[in-house]
Amino acid sequence: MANEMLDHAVRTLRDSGVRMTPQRHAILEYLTAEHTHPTADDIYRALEHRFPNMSVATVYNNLRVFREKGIVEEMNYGDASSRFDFVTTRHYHMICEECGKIVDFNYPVLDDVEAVAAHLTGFKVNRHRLEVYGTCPDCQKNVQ
Amino acid sequence: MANEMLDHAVRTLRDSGVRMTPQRHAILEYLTAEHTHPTADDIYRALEHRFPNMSVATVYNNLRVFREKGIVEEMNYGDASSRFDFVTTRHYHMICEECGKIVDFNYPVLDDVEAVAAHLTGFKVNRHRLEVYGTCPDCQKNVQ
DNA sequence: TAGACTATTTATAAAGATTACAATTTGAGA
DNA sequence: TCTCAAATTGTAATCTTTATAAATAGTCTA
Repeated sequence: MANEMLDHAVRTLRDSGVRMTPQRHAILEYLTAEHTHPTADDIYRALEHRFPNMSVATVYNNLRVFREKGIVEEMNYGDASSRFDFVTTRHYHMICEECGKIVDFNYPVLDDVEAVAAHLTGFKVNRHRLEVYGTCPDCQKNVQ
Repeated sequence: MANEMLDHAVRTLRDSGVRMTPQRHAILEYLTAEHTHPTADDIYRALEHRFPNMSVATVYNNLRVFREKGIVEEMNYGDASSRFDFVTTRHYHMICEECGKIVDFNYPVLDDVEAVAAHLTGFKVNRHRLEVYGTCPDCQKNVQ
C-alpha cells in the first residue's frame, strides 16, 4: 500500500522530468509511511541521521516540487509551520485547537460549493479547502 | 451599518472586561469600514498617521484579543501574512491564487459536515473553515 | 563507460512575520 | 482624585521560509 503510493509518486515525478535523488526519495518514503501531517522540520529531523549533511533547504525545495506536482498538500495551521500531507484519496481535516493534532475524515466532495462560488464571484475555480476545528478526545479528557 | 457593527463590537468587548483605548477603537473602526481583509501591517500603516507612536505589537495584541472574542477571523493564506476579517454574517472566502485577492461569498452553512466530522473522529467540534481557490476575473484577463 | 549538461544539494545569509519582555502609560472603578 | 491592573511602547529575539552561489550528482548521449 505505502509502496504503491511511493512508486506512483516516483513515476509521476520522473515522467515530468524531476530527477530522483536519495534525499528526495527518503522524503517521499517518510511522507508515505507516516500519516502524521509532518512539518518541514519534522521531516528534516527524521532524516538527518540518514543524511547528516542534508540541508533544511533541501526539504523545503522538495516539498515545493511535490506540491507543484500535486503529490503533497500544504496546510497552514495558524501561525505555526506548514504541515504536509501526502495526497491519496480525497479527504478533509479535523484539527484539534488544543494540541494541533490533525485527523483525516471522509466526506463527499463539495462540488456544489465550487460551482456556486464560481457563479457568484466570476472566479475560475481550481480547488477548495475545508477544515473543521475542535477538541480531540484526548484533550477533552484532560480538560475535565 | 458600519456603526452598528462597531458599536456591537465595542459592547461585546466591554462586557467581557476589555478596556477601550483609542488605538483599539481605531483598529475596530478600520476593520468595520474596510472590507479588504487587511494584514496586521496594512492596519498599522493605515493608522500610523493618526497614532505616530503606535507600535506594531499593539496591532498584533489587539487582533489577538479580537480573535479570542470572536470579533475577527484570522486567515492564513500560504506563507504570507495573516489576514483579518471582521465577522459579520456567516460567509466563505474565494481566494485568487495569482494576486491574493479575497472575495466573500455566501453559501448555506455546512452544518452537516461538522456533524459527520464529529461522529467520525470523536472530536468536539467548534467551527470550520472553507476556502475556494481559483483565478479572479482580472487575472484571467491578464493571462490571455 | 565517459563526458557533458543541468538539476539538485549544500551552507549560509537574509527576509519577513510574529512574539516576548520590561518599562511606561492609561482606562475605569472606588 | 486615587489606585491598580490592563494596555501600550520600543526593541530584541524567535521562528519559518527563501535567496544565493558554489559544489555535487543524475541522466542522457555518444
